[in-house]
Amino acid sequence: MYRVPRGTSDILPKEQAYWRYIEQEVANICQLYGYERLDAPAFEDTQLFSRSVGEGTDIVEKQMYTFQDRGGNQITLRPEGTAPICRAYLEHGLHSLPQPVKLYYITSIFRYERPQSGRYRQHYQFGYEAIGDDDPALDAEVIDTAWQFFLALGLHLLSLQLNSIGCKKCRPGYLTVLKDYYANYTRDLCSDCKTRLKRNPLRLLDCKKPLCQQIANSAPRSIDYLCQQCDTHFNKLKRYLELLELPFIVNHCLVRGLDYYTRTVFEIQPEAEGAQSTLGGGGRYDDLIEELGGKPTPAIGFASGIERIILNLKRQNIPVPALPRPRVFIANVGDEAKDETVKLASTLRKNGIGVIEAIGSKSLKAQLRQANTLGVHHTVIIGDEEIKAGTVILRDMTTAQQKTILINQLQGLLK
RNA sequence: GUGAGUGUCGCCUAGUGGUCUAAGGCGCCAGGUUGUGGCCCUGGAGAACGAGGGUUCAAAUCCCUCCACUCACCCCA
Repeated sequence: MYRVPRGTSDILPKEQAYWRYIEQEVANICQLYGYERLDAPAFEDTQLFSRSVGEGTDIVEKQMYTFQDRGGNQITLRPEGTAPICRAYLEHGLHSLPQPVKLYYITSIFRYERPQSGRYRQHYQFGYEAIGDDDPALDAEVIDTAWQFFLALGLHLLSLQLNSIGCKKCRPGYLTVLKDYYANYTRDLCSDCKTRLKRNPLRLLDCKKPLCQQIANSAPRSIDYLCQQCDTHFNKLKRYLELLELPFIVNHCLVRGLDYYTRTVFEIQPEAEGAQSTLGGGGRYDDLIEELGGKPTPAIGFASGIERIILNLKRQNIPVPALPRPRVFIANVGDEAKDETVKLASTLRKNGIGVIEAIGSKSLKAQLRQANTLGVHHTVIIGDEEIKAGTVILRDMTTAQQKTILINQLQGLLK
């Protein structure tokens, strides 16, 4: 038997209410903050990602679905959402619009990794990007957007972690200090951290091992090594966040996994501890557009995993609205009644009334059983007697009351 | 890539060497009304017990290999 490929899943009808709910809240929050949707293709030139995400990152090094198409092009299934948006911004000259340009997406993401709870090879992300200004008020607004989005979904007990990792001017200096500090502890570090020290020192800060955490906690903090502009930017951002009454926590161990981040980075996590708990995160990427061939263009964005949102909605027992379904079932007995059913169902639907008609040749009992399982409000019953009289039986499924009515009265009674 | 756990009808589960060509619940189908649901009763369909090999007179039950799934690490949403 065929199965879904590892790390992918079918989203069955009973799950769809969650997806519709989230899509609706996404559209709503984006409208409130002035973001417009941009759908990029599922695959891009491999280089778009390897250049932007960073050659040394896990994503580029071992998680991308890359292949050569029949024309010999190197293609990669999108492993993240920001680079395609930036590509589109450049390709379509969106810099000629008033800045910042605000775009959002909700789309599938592909990463080859070992699946586990809240992590898949194909998953869905909602994200948005505000491109074209480095005003810290924009950072604050972007963070506020994310926060209000989760509140609107009904999630509670969230924490907002914030940090600034500086820019290309001040970060190298900080990294030197950080490495010098860690040089004294190489013996105490876990094996992962020993490799991090060489390859990606920033990541040393968020190791979960208790001993490494102790070391990280007293490590030099990036915010103490910011250049003048970055420092001012961060201070203004904090003030705006206070004005917005967002309960942010400055976490100097917060770093993000993609190379393009500069200055502001933030994450929103459920307070309950858990693996892969991060609901969403983002930050500034002031150099990315330029690296992709555009003019220097500061930008900031955020992305969130839909599956993780659903996981948390379920953990927090947050009800989502049920999807609308037909509320009328038509049952019939006999060939003439069957003909009438086919016509009647069509007529009702043309008038906007959702209908499920009895299909197959089941007993009336079986038809009603089906109507019951479907949870319809009314069942219309048609038999020989009703055909002769030009009537139908209208049965209220909650009260079990039924009455015979003229067929042309039906539509009025169902509305 | 590493580590741990699990693998019996669509779903959940019983069974830990012979009474298992596998039991129960949910769901599904049908009957109990000759044109009528939900409760109840009865019946039915549906699994050679992840795959292969081995031990044994005898294996769903023990051993080995593989596969899949789950969880965790790495990393990330």
